[in-house]
Amino acid sequence: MPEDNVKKIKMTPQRAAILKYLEGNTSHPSAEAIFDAVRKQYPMISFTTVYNTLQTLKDLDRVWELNIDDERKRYDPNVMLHHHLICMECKKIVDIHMDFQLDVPDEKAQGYMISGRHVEFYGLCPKCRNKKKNND
Amino acid sequence: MPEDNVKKIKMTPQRAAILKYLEGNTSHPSAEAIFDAVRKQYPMISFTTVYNTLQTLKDLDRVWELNIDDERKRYDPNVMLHHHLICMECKKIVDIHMDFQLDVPDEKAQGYMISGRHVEFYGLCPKCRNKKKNND
DNA sequence: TGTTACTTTGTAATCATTACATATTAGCGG
DNA sequence: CCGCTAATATGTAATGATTACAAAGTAACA
Ligand SMILES: [Mn+2]
Ligand SMILES: [Mn+2]
Ligand SMILES: [Zn+2]
Ligand SMILES: [Zn+2]
Repeated sequence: MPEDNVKKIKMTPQRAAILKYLEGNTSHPSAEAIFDAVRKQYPMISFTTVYNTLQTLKDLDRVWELNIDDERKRYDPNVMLHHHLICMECKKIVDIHMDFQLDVPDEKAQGYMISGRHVEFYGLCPKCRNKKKNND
Repeated sequence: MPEDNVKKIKMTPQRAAILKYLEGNTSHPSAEAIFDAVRKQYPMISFTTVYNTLQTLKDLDRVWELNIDDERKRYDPNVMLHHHLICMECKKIVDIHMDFQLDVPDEKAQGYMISGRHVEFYGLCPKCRNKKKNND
């Protein structure tokens, strides 16, 4: 029997709606963005439920909480190792799927046990580049 | 005449105290940590002044605002390109001075103009590793 | 179908950060 | 040195994201 290593959570319409919205979503939404999107299908959902569910999913390693945006936390349903590129202007985040060699030799690790790595790139997205250009 | 490319700011005792505290500091302090430290020498300083000064220094590229800690912003007077390792338990941040090859080919950049890069490593610092061990 | 532990909800609290109005002062020009 | 003024510091209030909490509701199991 193929073992199902996805831990079970009690399924509710709210959670289903959040999971459906997140499934395959590469927009790195904030809690607010998730709330706004899910509310369209499920108008009675509360903000707290979004936060609660995100916490639960985080604990189960089903979402990744990103601190790359200085204004708010962003959530990524893709928990496979990958990297990000953020627009410094509009805060749009896109994925960078590349394998960088990021090994830190012991003498540079200062006694830390390293278990995760993440590369952040900063720049301007195409839209914001154009806006800048037109303002010259 | 060797040009002094450090832009002038009006020097105040408050700013001098903050700058002195930051000079060569590799602890990646939060605004609160800066406030607490500076207050020892300069008890009448206000929290707002710390924030104001950090904003000014940021604008002049004399400090780097780090979003690596999910609880609070952290500040780094070393604005040269380098990377960081954060303890997931106590949030202690140390520098990683290494040259990684982090070039993103155009077809992966999705039209973004990339101007910055930063590698974050996550792990456990020596102290927190020991604490974990003793709790087993 | 009944039970109950887990969820949801609304509201209040918290915490970091920013806004603002007022008082102070660094640094320039005379 | 002195006086002026734009820049800065301060205290307090506001904001905005996130978390805490208590009460009501319900998914999932027996
Ligand atoms: Mn991603
Ligand atoms: Mn550093
Ligand atoms: Zn943009
Ligand atoms: Zn630690």
